[in-house]
Amino acid sequence: MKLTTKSRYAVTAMLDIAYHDKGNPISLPEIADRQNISLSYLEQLFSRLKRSGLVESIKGPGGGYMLSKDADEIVISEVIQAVDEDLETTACNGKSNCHNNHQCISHNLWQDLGVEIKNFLSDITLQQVISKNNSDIKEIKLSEY
Amino acid sequence: MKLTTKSRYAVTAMLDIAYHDKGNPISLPEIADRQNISLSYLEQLFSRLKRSGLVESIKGPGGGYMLSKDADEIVISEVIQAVDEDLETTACNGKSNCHNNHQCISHNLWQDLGVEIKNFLSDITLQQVISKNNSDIKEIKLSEY
DNA sequence: TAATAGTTGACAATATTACTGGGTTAAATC
DNA sequence: GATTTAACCCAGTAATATTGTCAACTATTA
Repeated sequence: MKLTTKSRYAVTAMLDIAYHDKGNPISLPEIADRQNISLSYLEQLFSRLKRSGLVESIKGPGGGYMLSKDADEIVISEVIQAVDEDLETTACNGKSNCHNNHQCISHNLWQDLGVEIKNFLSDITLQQVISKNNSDIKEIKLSEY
Repeated sequence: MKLTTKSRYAVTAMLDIAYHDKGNPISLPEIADRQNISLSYLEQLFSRLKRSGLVESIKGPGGGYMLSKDADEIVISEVIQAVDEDLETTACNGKSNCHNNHQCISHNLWQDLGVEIKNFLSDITLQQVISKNNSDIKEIKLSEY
């Protein structure tokens, strides 16, 4: 799992929708204005979010995007994966250029770290972030990497 | 804390040195060969690692780089910060363009997530990764973000 | 001392990714 | 039907990551 500004923008935008959700769609210009993200960039991100089935769109005036699931059914990690298709596979997994195993030591770290981060982000829903109801976020132990 | 391939390369290279450390310096061409990282890129990364005091260099034949501290005194996070000076400050902290507080909801998530990841990486030393002696990596709870 | 192996630094070139802008189409309202 | 609003699509620019090249400079060794 790669953490970049792109992922942050996507999550921010999704949170914005969830936060302002009153049953009607939220337009990208609104989000762009509120979150200081360029409209064009948002369009690209939402193209992917839609392709991944996370949002639905309605055209025309009054249109915009809506979450396709409840905010408490969408976890942060799936938003990130939708816009950042790169699975961050470490270079050596089964590849021929990894001739000796000590190379894989660091790969393991990154791979397992990625798993931990993903686990972390897979346990947090949009709704939890918004309601700041963190008490029900289960503890994740990072020790067994 | 931003996680990118650049950080991974730096950590990988540092691990390579720690792993092959027999008291004598390790040359960058060696690392480049073993880890499939371009020599030029390694040179750039090590320029920063040296500036941060994480490695020392010896010129001439038989020269190369050595860790300036023991492998069990260098944590992953400081390696990453050395090459990735970007502190990933969320856009809103004290800025004027964050006019309403619901914007900060997502910012908080990212900020606190970054803290958690950094904590995680600050508790893992190069030596621990190499010896895979994970039992002494203390548990980190991610719940209180 | 000459040759060699290595670091160091500067700079350019390319590749990839982040981001922006300009059009087209669809739906709603007037 | 004209206008407006918004999604949608495609090309372009900017920024960053990565590789490449060249020229010092330094220590070693033969």
